[in-house]
Amino acid sequence: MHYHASMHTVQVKPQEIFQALADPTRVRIVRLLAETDEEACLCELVDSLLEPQYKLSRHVKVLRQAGLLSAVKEGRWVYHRLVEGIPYLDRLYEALQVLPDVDGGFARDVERFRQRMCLREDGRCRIGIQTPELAAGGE
Amino acid sequence: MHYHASMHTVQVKPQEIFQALADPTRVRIVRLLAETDEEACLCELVDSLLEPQYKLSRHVKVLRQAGLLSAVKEGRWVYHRLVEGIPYLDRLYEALQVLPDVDGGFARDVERFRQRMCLREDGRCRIGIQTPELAAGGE
DNA sequence: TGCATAGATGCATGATAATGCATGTATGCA
DNA sequence: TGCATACATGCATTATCATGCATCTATGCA
Repeated sequence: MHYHASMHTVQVKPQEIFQALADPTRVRIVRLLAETDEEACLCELVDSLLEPQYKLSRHVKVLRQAGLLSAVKEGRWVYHRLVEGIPYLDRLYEALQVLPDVDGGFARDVERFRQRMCLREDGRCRIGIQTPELAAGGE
Repeated sequence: MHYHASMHTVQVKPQEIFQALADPTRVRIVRLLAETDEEACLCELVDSLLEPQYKLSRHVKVLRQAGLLSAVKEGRWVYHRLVEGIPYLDRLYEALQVLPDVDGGFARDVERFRQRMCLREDGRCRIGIQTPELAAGGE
């Protein structure tokens, strides 16, 4: 498994970008990172989106393969951030940023994310999933 | 069946926009209309994209339901165009316009479309599908 | 009034993809 | 060196969706 952002220079079919955004959970991930312009490890995403660890792990992988996310491993943690500087991707992020939040669900994602980021030490995540029933193996 | 663009004011979940673009054929349709800033009837799309009539009819319907296209019936013809003026949609079109054309397939779509538009009379389509094997019922 | 034509759609089928469960891998720490 | 933990993934199941065929509707014209 590669985690180097530089390996994303491989040609990705533009079509795959839209297929990657076809899933609601994946849109939530990208939207969250586009809104906050932050990088996040998986456990932070789990506590923010309130989805099981294995589920987000898979979705993050799809986004990575579609060229939307880059991942950097740092000890036991893997930090994910948006790939920026590619014209059509940057336009996509802009579109996501002006997307209406019909039911306020996205606002809640962002709020939980900000709370979760407060638990960092020296700007790094030092804890795991804080919502036990979402960790691997269930409760 | 409604064909009035004004009926698209119904709330469309943002998620549906990306689901609508998850299909390659639908991306070709939207991209073509974004590139040329034209409206097109179904038979013009058939001759441009070289896909069966029933297939494009269905895909156009999905795009309409997702709020990306509006349709106006004019006699036997139905003209489709992009819904514009909605911030996140306009950003999406911009993203589509800077999308790389990896295999030149999109350039061929555009070329066929331009050729086909030359067959209009007084700016209106007066002929049907010019590629017989793509019409309903096959050949 | 009947025919030709632009476009829409019901149905069956095959392909793709999301999910849950369980388990595997890798890293840090005692 | 062994254990706890952050993350990844194989497998089976289910759900979603695209396609092709045939047919249906609606409109204009002779």
